[in-house]
Amino acid sequence: MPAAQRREQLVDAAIRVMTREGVAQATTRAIVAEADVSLSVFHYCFAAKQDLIEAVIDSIMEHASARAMATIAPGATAEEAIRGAFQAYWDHVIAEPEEHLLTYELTQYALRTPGFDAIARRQYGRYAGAILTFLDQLTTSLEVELRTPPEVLARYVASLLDGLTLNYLLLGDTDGAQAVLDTAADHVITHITGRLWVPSTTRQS
Amino acid sequence: MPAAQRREQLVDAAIRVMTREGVAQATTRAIVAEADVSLSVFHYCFAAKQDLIEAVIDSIMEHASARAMATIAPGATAEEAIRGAFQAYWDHVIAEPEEHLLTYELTQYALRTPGFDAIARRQYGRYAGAILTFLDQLTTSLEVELRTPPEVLARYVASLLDGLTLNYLLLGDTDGAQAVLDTAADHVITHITGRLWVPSTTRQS
DNA sequence: GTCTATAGGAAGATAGAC
DNA sequence: GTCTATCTTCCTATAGAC
Repeated sequence: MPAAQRREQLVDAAIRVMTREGVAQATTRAIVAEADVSLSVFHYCFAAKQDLIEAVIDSIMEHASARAMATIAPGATAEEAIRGAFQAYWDHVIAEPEEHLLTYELTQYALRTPGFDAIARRQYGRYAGAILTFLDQLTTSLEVELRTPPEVLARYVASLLDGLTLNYLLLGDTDGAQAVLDTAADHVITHITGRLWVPSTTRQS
Repeated sequence: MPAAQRREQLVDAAIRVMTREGVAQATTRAIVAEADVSLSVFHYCFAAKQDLIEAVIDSIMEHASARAMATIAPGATAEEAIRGAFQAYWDHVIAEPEEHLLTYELTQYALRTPGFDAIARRQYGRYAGAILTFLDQLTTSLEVELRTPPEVLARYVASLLDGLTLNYLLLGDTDGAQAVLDTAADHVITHITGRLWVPSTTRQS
């Protein structure tokens, strides 16, 4: 089997182990056992374990970035577009909670590993960047304007979704989390020119 | 030296090592070196390393909970109270970023360690609980009402602050983060009866 | 490319003198 | 209570036959 294919096989196995048992438990032995190959195959494909970790982080982060961009769900109105994008992201959190938990773990692993911290920082920049792109597309295609600098709003959305995801991973409570998500969507919609919004119970036109 | 004092000394040393180099690097040897005691003292005070980790988590989480409760800063108006509490929390993030980073690390360590995950979940419940207490005190003492269920609003605030903190720890940019914080405070104020708010640039009365 | 065998080291934990 | 010395286990990584 060619080395490239082996590498992919080992990266996938590593992701499975990390998802199931955490980054700290993903030893070379656990990974090769998961991939059902011998220990020496590992070091034939990767000079050091850190090279595999790097490949895993690249894979996971690339995956996450692609998904973030893919949630750009156009809607007839700005409100529909925003709620659709929020829900698209959230559906994935509900469907694959372990994957999101692993992302947090890898972020911190990278932060604590010399030479890897830039990867984690760049990734968080990308999240905000993807949301910024979404907002830009929204404002131009629907010819609306924002009352708030798009960079601030993008960072607000990125932070809230990140925090709510972690909160949900710890506390569960799907309905409660969904209520928070809807509230946040309300807030973002507030920032679009031409709308005037009052929370929930006493909504005015 | 009595064992209780030794324990405290070792817990403090462990926190210093964890803050500086991360949880994974906080080996028993690194901790005793930091505390300047011999390795056997460690096992005289703690039956196993996990006992120390538990003491560390208790110490950090207790500290965090106390701080969360302490940020209940009363103000003449609901708006002042909310902005004051937000800023009190944020000032601590700016002052002690490493301590917050460590809290995230310990949360994930606990989640991945059998028997410890309940500690992490309870802690996140406490954060939301502290904010809920703050909102309750606000509504009763100032005789205002919320347009949104307080549990939802509390969880919203907890998630946003948590996400923004992590975002800031990764990306820095004090001014940008402060702008997001202010925007979030605006949102929370929106949920108080009697106020009608339109974002930033075109504020109306 | 893949295997078995092992080097070399660091981790948590213990033994027993003082 | 504290020390030095050591045990056991598990890790990453390498050597060398096939």
